Amino acid sequence: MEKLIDFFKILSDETRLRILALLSVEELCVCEICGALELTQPKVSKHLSKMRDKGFVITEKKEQFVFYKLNLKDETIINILKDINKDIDNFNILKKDREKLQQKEKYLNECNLNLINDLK
Amino acid sequence: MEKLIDFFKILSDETRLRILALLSVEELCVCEICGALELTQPKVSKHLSKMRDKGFVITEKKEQFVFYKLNLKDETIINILKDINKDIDNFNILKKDREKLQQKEKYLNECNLNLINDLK
DNA sequence: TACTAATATACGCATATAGGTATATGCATA
DNA sequence: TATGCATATACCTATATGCGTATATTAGTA
Repeated sequence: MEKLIDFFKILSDETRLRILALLSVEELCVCEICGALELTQPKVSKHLSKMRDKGFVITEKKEQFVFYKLNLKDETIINILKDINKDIDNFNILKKDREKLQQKEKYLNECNLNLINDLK
Repeated sequence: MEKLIDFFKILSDETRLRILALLSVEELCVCEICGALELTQPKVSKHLSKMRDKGFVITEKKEQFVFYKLNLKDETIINILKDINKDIDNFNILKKDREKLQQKEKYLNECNLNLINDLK
């Protein structure tokens, strides 16, 4: 049950919940996530690290980018994430994040702290 | 989405998860929960208070007892709790708690700190 | 070798959280 | 009025968590 509780801890932070909702769509690199969520790189990176430490995401380096993708095995956990995604229309932030994700090419190669600061 | 995140915070503590799993079966008073979980009364009471503050449970006084019952309205939240209960066989602690609940009459009228200490 | 880009980490701070023990509260009843 | 029961709360301590800022790391390239 420890794994399940760890998952709830992960979900109980808005930033991580938003990240997991995005990764439910497709695997993404750090700068794409920063761009879509309009959050600073260290913030996103730290949350991703935490999720990787707990085993809920895994990474794969492609060219100069580190791609993160979901790594969920437990059936209960998979179903919980499905529940959230199923009702995504009820969660405006998640819905907007997903829309912004459509411009992800824009964020790629533009991931630097100055850009993020400009966005604020 | 704040409500959903609050729910995950509630679920990310083992004691509260156990309590919610029991309340999924039926409404219960504090001493029945203490007895089934073998936890001290202040500990259980504090977690119940927190869940009531957040609106996930409501109380009803019957005779000398305060009964707690679930108060879930959000569809996503209801489904998440269903997911957990559906796979309860995978979570030994929750399963055992539920079995102990069958002796709940035993705990009623015996709820005092001495009993709980004996159980330890 | 210097530079840049992408990502990770360290540090300091403020706040939140859980637990134990003791005590308070409210109510029923002897 | 005094007592007992069920429950709630206060106080203290230890630990965890999130954030911002600065810096480290790693790899590619001029």
